[in-house]
Amino acid sequence: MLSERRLQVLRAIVQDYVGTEEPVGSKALTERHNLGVSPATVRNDMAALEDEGFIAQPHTSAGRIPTDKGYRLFVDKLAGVKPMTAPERRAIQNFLEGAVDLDDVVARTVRLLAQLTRQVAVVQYPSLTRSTVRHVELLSLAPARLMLVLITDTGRVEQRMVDCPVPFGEASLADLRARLNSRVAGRRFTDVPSLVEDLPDAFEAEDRGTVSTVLSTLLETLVEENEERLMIGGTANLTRFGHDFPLVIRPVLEALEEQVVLLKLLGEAKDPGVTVRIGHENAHEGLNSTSVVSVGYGSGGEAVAKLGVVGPTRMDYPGTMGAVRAVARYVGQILAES
Amino acid sequence: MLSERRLQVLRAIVQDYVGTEEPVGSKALTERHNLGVSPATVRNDMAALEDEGFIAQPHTSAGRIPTDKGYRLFVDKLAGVKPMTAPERRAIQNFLEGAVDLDDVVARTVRLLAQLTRQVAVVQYPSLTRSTVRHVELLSLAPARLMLVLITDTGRVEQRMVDCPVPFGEASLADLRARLNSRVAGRRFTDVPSLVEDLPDAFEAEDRGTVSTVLSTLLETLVEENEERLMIGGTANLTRFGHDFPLVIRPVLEALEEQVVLLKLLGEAKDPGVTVRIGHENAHEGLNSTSVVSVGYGSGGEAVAKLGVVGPTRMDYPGTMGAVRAVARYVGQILAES
DNA sequence: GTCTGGCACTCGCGTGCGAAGAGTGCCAGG
DNA sequence: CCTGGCACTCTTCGCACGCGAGTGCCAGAC
Repeated sequence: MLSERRLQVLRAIVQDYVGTEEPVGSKALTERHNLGVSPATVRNDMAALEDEGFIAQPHTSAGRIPTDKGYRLFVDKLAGVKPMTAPERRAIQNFLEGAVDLDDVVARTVRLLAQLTRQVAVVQYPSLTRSTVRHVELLSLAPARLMLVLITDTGRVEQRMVDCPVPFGEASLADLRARLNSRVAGRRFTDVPSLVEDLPDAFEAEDRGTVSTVLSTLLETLVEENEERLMIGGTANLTRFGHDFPLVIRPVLEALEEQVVLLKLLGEAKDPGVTVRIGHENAHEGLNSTSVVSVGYGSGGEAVAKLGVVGPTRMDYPGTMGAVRAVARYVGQILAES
Repeated sequence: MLSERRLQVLRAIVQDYVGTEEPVGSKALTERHNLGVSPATVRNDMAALEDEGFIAQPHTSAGRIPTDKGYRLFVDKLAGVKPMTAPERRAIQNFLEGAVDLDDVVARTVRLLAQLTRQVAVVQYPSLTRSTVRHVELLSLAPARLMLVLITDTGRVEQRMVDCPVPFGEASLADLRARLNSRVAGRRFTDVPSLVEDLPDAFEAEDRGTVSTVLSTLLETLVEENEERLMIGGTANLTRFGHDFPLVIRPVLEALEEQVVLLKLLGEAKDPGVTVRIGHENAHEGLNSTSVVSVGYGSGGEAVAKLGVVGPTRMDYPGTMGAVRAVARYVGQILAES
């Protein structure tokens, strides 16, 4: 087990490296942090930390930089979450309050997170499967063409085209609309499949085909792959990655364009609080030199979606975690109000 | 006026520089293109081209690279648009054909353009003001809360929340819905304001406030700033910008995040065909070292929106223009079918 | 007039070398 | 267990040098 002082040395190394972006040596450490011991002692501690794999040297006769494992220990044991100051909290609230609809909320959240953390922000739309149905609407666009519109309690709106096998009368449409809503309005999306199962039975034979088509389209929107949406922003902050960034930045940009990758990334974090995935802890190869800080947000006690940031492993973890947590909290509030 | 051969020299310089990314000298030119003259002659021509400002030397004793003005001449006079090959055209069609709704069409178009041109792709959603209304729907979400849904002939769907000054009855709602649709369905969005102007007069005094609110929300969605949407993709291609890219890439990423900037960029191009804006021709400073190739697309003869790519000034103009034009053509077809 | 070959000149780039500096590991003594 | 000292290792930086690409200009040929 590492002694208390060695942990302090690790903490100091992480803090200095994050600040300066340069390998940190024993002398600089004793000067900037009053550890009460000499550089030589620190050197011994550093050697021990290196043996354990918490820090590494880019090359002999250079200072040390933290490894992924070192950051992990730092995040788990050595650093708390830095709370936002009162003015910051007020700014967050002001910024989010002007939003006019869900798209606007998400867009503002992305901008806000990107600005606060100076990193790439990712915000997932409230998931359908974790929301309740507010309303289902059916519109007739053409004799054999309907539009299905889903509205959730979180303000999300999804639409799908439905091509009917046979023309569908206005009366049947009104009937279906009413029946659908009486069954699913206010219910959880996950319950919808079982709630509408027997709906075609209530209709005349000629309409059953269309009703089934509508229902299967409705169920399709709930399939994992279709139902998730997200927005990213602040990619310009990728330029702050470091000097070696030309090689690093490309796979990151590629990963960010793959929604599937990002969704998996956010989805993996099961922790109810702020989750941090550091470097190689990220399954996706392109993100091996980044850290992802994410957290769930929701209008009530329960999370309806995730948001987070992607940045270099060399990031200010306490500050980033604080910002992410605070933003999630306020977004939850805004959603609850609307 | 420049002689025919000098123009050929300029063309050769552009082609070589685009290919190699390195300043091109007189000797290399005569070797790779059979101009039928000696390097010395080419040198004289190059000196003349430099005097006219079409090419420049990064430093003495280096080869020449084209200036923005040189690219301009190349695009205008020396190069055509390279048509897509038959297999390429088939691939484009296949790729776009599977789309299920407008979002999907736009998303696929972005991916396609980015892949074909290996550059950053920008696709604008069909503009509301240049579309016609297919349907207007009003839903009651709460006693004093409505949702307004707009559907265009191009498949675009916009929704807005409306907070009513007083609760609005179901009968009035149906009435308003019917009247609205009978007036505007099938009409151009630009005509909507005058078509609905006197609509409140048809209602009881107590409902007039709500009707006006709904109408003003409807008109708001048509305001320039709100009505435009776009999607970008292929930002990973920014890494192909060149060696000096850390400095160049940041303002470009920033510009790409500003929808306003991009919309202005696309909006400026008035040409009915493919428009090319080279380097400093772009008003936005961050895009001074990029070229933008854009074109309008639409279901009929008329353009309903623009699409294009953003890349380094050192790009394959004929190929890019060909790809952009071809994609626009097929997107137009797809929209017309749906 | 226009093109060509020749020639001197300029400059950027890569290389090699040496000094400086930062940082380390180890050891003996407090 | 901590500390000061010391030798050692590497990287970085500055600098001089030579190479080579490329130019500009000129005199002569077609």
